[in-house]
Amino acid sequence: MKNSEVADVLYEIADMLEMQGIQFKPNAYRKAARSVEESSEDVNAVYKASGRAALQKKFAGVGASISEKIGELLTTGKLGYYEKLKKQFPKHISELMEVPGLGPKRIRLLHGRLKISNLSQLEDAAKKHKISALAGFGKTSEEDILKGIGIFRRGRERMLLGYALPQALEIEAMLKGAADNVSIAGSLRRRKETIGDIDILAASSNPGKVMNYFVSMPDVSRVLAKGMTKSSVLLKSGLQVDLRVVDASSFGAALQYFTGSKEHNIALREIAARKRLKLNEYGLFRGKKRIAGKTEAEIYRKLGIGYMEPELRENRGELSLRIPKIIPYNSILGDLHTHTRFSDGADSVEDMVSAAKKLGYGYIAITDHSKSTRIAHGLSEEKMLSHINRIKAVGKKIKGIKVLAGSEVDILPDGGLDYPDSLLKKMDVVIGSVHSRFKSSGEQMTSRIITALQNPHLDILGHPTGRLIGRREPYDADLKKVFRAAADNHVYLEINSHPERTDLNDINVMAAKQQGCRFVISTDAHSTAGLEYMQLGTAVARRAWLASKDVVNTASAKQFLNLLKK
DNA sequence: GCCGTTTTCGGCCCGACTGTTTTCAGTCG
Repeated sequence: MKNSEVADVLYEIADMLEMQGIQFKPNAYRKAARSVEESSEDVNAVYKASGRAALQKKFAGVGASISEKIGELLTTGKLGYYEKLKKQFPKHISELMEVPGLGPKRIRLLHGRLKISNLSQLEDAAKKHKISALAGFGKTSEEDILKGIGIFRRGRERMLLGYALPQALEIEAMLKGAADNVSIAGSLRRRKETIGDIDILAASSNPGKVMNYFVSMPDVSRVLAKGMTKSSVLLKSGLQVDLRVVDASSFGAALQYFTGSKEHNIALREIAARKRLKLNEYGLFRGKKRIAGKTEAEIYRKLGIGYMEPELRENRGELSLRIPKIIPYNSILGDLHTHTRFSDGADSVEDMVSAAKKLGYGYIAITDHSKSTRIAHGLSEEKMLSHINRIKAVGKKIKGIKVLAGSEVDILPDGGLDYPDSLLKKMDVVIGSVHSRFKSSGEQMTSRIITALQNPHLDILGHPTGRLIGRREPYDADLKKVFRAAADNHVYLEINSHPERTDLNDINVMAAKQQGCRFVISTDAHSTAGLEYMQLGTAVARRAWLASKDVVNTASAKQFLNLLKK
């Protein structure tokens, strides 16, 4: 059983306990679920190796009772407590929790009084005005429920960071003309891989002016709400933007609060409480006296914590562990994974090299597809050979940037690479990637990748899990073994910056680092515009607590070439 | 159900908003 599957059971138990009106236990289960879900330790492996005590040690929030339940789940594949609980509820009742405005208490009431146990029954009851007749509900609640069902059915789709971020930066820049201080907040500021909506915070002594400006921006298609402290608009792109305006004296506290994550904030308030202080969105207080609020930095400082980069604020230990200085943006000196129109890219070698030079890079590797990736017009051995010469010629022509010839070579089903050693030897950089038979068994995929990692010419493992966010699951492979093999064979793991990939993700990177791996951040650019995705991969590295030294393409061209296999 | 530089028992984040309350419960972030 995977961590995510164990976590899902715990989350569901939490929901059911909550619907029974039980206090505190739901949060205990949720905390344990999140800890298992987000851990880089494989829950099954931990249990098999060292049993229940190890579960309690490795997973925060897992104690005597939950560790026993996880043990039962892992050994038998079932959990008696969970099955018994499920019998007390109709099958689809948990979908009601997804309707905005409905929580456990009201669901319990609806089920108890009207026998409502799924969405369509809820919709039916609302339309027949049975709900407004219930004590505690009214006409407005009934209408809200119908609206909520609509929202649920449309699916609150999350947008990829790579697509939301440019829009948010643009709005931030525009608002800077109207307010005293402006910042992106929320999950976007933490650079989560997907974003629900854009949160922006502004400081101004004239909120009315800021709000008027905000709702009349050119990209706004609809104004959802407009007030003096909070307004929401829908952009033409479909994204929702929430703007909050506060006084400059509490800008830092509000920014801290609205950046989250929620879990980080809870942990931070617990720290404050231990110091007999109180933290809220208006400031840090000792009694009634505000002792910080203007900047985030002073809040963290007064709590005895160093400034916390937004990417770290996930309550994954950042408040208790020592964290290295994380890799700054713009510290990558060379892009190592790029395509040209000779395979499936859009631009010429010259265009890609010139664009990379313009971005300030000291080196770029051109890495078109190998022969087996037919769909991407992979190059035959002969064509690759002449492509290498073409790349080298461009390198001689364009000064001021080192041009490396390479290829993104398919890892074949048997683990072999798609070009013979004699050709691989001629390349500066060899990336190995899986592009076929994604549905192989875990054993097959694991041994396939490990065989490739043992190839003496392989420098980089490209997009190691193969996932496409929201579209394709990662292939089934034992990542712990893969990471170990990568470290043993001195193969760098790619953090692919393409907005639909960001592969490895932050949690995998953390796990790989523990295995001793080092990384490259590259863009997988298929056009000159694609070269600009580097920030997205860097964000993943920052969320994974990587320092510059963990990422080999922070090195200069000369140093980097020494780090490659000859 | 978990957890401890206040605690092995008694806590468990904090405030805003909203509808339907006649003083607050439920939900949300």
